Amino acid sequence: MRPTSVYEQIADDLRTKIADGTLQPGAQLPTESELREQYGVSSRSTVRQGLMVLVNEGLIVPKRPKGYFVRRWQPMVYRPQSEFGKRPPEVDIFTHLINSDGSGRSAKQEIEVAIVQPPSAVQERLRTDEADSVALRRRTRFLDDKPYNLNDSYAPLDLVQGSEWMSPADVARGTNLVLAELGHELVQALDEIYIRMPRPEEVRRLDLGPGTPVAEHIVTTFDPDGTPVQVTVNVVPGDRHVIVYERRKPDGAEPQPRIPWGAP
Amino acid sequence: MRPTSVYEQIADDLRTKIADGTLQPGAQLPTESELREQYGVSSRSTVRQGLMVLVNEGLIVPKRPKGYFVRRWQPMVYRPQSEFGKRPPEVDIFTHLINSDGSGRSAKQEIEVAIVQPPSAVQERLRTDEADSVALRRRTRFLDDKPYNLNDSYAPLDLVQGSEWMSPADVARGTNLVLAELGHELVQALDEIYIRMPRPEEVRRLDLGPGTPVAEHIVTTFDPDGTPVQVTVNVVPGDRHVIVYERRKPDGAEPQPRIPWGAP
DNA sequence: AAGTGGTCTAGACCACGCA
DNA sequence: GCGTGGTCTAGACCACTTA
Repeated sequence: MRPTSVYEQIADDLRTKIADGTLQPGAQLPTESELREQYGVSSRSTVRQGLMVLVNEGLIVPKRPKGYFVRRWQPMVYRPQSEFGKRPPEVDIFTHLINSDGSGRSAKQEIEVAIVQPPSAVQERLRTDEADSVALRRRTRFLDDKPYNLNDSYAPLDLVQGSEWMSPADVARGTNLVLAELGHELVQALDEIYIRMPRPEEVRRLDLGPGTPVAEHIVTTFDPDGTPVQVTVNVVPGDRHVIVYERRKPDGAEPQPRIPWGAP
Repeated sequence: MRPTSVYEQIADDLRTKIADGTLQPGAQLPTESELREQYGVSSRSTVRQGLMVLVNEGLIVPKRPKGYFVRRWQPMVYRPQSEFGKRPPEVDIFTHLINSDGSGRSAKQEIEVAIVQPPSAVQERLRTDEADSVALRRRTRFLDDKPYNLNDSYAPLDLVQGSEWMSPADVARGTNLVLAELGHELVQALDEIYIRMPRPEEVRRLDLGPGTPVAEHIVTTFDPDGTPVQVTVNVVPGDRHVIVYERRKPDGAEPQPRIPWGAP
């Protein structure tokens, strides 16, 4: 018998109801006043404290002035490997990936290009000097006009300057092909995935709800010489993505499965 | 000039100091009373509300009765691909991976074995019937006696019953090899990575601090016939892991890079 | 206009862990 | 014991959105 606090009780009860389906995604929770009565709590703060637990777990979201609602969760597939896959060269890779899944969704991206001092994480991976500026191609991707992910690519300035890589417009055949034409085919990649809570700027740019963690997916790509050519930092919201990889044993069969199931 | 609330100001100021290094990892923050004075706030709750923002972002952690401290973050490399890599058959794969990195850390795991009704996510991936029970091999992995990750493997009951797969002890040559000996070599895998906040049970089992998101890494492995043989659900805390994949273009060179850098 | 949640006040008592 | 944060009370006024 360990006496757990009142606000934890409230949080636990509601969490259970969400987990077992008593409260379905999209359903409205009792209001703060109703919960105060139900649990015989005399102060609003205590009830609020319980609700905040669930808000920070990403399970519910307050919609003023209606009340609290169970959050919906609809992750889309995010495939780092598609970069190296076969694709028609006519369209941008992001647009292609979306349009080819038959869902009829609208995909677009905002592109900015700049010359910047890279963050130290990028500088280390690109193996540039501390003082060196690098080229930045920053993309914010939208699906049905909702932000989908952030995609910042960095490349050595002398390598891409003047090329189409630095054009602030969709590059139909893909920027990787541009790099190949410049003599640096991308043949190898190292993916790192960090799991963390978003920074305020990411919350703003991605319009993230509270309690939504993100994956920071850093791709370092190499040319045949083993020289890092490009570092891409992707920020992908947890509530809208499943990251998917297919693997096979060396000399194994071709991969075949598409994902025929939903979220866990 | 948009007037932002007081608690947000407090959170923003402290967050900035953490980001720019004014407050280093491990450093102590001002106490609630001190912050109340600094910001001319007359109520404790307001200060606490600001601090809670950072707690839920995983940036700080309260240590009663000392105060709040900036959190440390030391992710270790987590490599899903090592499963298919070469390794000496004498030791368990987890132990091997740890011991082979020259860090001299202690690795151990607690193993439980059971026969259970699988969660629906597992049932769908294993393509078993709703009524079917399956075998569960549940491992909790520790590094230097601190929980590292959770690893629940499921397999069809008729396939593994009576085999070493269901032994609640380390299997030196690896359970994948056991499955191969049973006629189901694992040659192909599908990795799915979901990013979310942990469930209370995971917080308990992994001893997670507040504001620590997790990755749920689900591996479905297939035999040469394309039959799913095993589904493994890994829960890996974001504050202790970087997930790493190496990729190369089909017919490209062998991967070579080890990670020579720290977290972003 | 009404009702919701968002912010803040001004206290109270308690639990914990260190000195 | 002392100071820290953890919990809870009993209010107040405000901001927002929809009916």
